[in-house]
Amino acid sequence: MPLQEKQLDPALLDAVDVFGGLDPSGKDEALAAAHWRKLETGERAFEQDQEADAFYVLSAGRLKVTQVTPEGQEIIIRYIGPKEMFGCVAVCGGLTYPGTATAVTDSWALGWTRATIGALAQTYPGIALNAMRTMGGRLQDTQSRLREMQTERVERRIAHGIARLVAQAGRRVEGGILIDFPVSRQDIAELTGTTLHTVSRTLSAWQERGVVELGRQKLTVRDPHALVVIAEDLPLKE
Amino acid sequence: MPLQEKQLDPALLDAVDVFGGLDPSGKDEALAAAHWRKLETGERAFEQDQEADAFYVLSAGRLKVTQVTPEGQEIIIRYIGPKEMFGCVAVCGGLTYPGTATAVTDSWALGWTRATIGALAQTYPGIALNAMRTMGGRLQDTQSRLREMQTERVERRIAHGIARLVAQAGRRVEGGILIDFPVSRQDIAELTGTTLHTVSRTLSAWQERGVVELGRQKLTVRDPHALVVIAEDLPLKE
DNA sequence: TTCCGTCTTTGCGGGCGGACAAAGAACCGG
DNA sequence: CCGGTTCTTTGTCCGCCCGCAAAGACGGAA
Repeated sequence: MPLQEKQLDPALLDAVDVFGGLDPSGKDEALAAAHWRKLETGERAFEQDQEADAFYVLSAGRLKVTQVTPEGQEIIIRYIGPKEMFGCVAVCGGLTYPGTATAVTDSWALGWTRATIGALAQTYPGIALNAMRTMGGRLQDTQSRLREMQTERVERRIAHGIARLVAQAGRRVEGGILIDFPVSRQDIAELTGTTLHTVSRTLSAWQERGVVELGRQKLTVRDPHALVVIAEDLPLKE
Repeated sequence: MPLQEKQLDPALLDAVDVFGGLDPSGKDEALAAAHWRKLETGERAFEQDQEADAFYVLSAGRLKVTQVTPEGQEIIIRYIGPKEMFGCVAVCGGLTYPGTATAVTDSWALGWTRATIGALAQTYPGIALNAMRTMGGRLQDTQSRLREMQTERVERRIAHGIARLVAQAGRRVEGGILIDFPVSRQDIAELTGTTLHTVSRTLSAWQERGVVELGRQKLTVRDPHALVVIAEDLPLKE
């Protein structure tokens, strides 16, 4: 729906800052061309193999981008937080979305159709430049995960995966850092390439050692240093 | 070295076509700004963590891009063939190369410094657009491999990896398709996330069944259909 | 040819982690 | 408060694949 029709917290519009060096009039132009989308928890912004007709910037909330294999197994490609782009494929030549974007908390996003964002990018080259930077960062990120998958054992992969969640969505609480959205054992399994059973066992062992504190769809890291030790080093003895 | 100083097969300069919609004068300008690099087999165009000061398009030959883990284990990120870009990170904001590019056959590449390619991209927006397309394709490609690593068994991963090599560098020969550059069992292992022992065993079994024919650093696919069946379907019987 | 280094094959044992199963715990709706 | 659903824990078993080891094959150099 057009932006004008909604009463919005102006702060949500700051998400457009993600485009980088836009002057105030450029921002206004970009916002005028945008549409607004609210996504209830569980709702999907778009689905895998659907025509890539829009590009988004998340204003608030949290999404997960997933892919399903032909056999029906699901994996999590990445989580998207506020001021992050998603549906980038719509601006870089892809015809269909390679994955599905699902809200894991109630979320709000700014959207542009493929044609609109294309026209904007013509006028403001900074947009394309910025999108390219983002894509470059994600490519490197994905390559790192690929390297982890190829070379590391399950426990280290889980540690890396959780460290990444902490960096992206960690919130300081008393006595630790809480992952700031609901995340199940199954989610962590799909993020690290294992099964929820193995994740559960591994995390239980960590809880035993005081590294984490567990809850239903909740995870608090009590000892971030220990997590790093598991992820990076794996010293077999003390 | 400047292009003028070398006697070159003009066909090699066609690699600049990879930039997409450049008019003839644009091509000339791009070529005038380029420098030329020959890479002997085993020579490196750049190394991991080195400052990303140049961007390249391969004219002829073949490179592999690898990463090493802190523990010293090596993995192959991708192979680069003629008319493919590499060192893209130099045009999209990265400070250092995320991997090492090594020639696996004698190769020739056109190179541009970061500043030069930046200036060119200013003048010819098609260059940035095209680079973005390439990055998008690679991101999806890497995500596919990640999905394979998370969900598939070793045999299927090897089949997928070899199918990818066939698509990228397969050459029709009598009775099959040959991978057109030297590739060892160790290489395939680093590409598919397993060990050279397991690769050797798997390929031997396939050879037994007539799917492939093996040689020293050489691989011919005799029955591409069977390879696809292994990669996609995995019917337990027959 | 012979030597030598690199690449490849093959055997064997053990362990990580996946598959299956079932019970327990937390949340939600009525 | 209660039943149903979803999420989580925990146990047991077993198979895939890695690690180790050693021999075999191939190609290049002298």
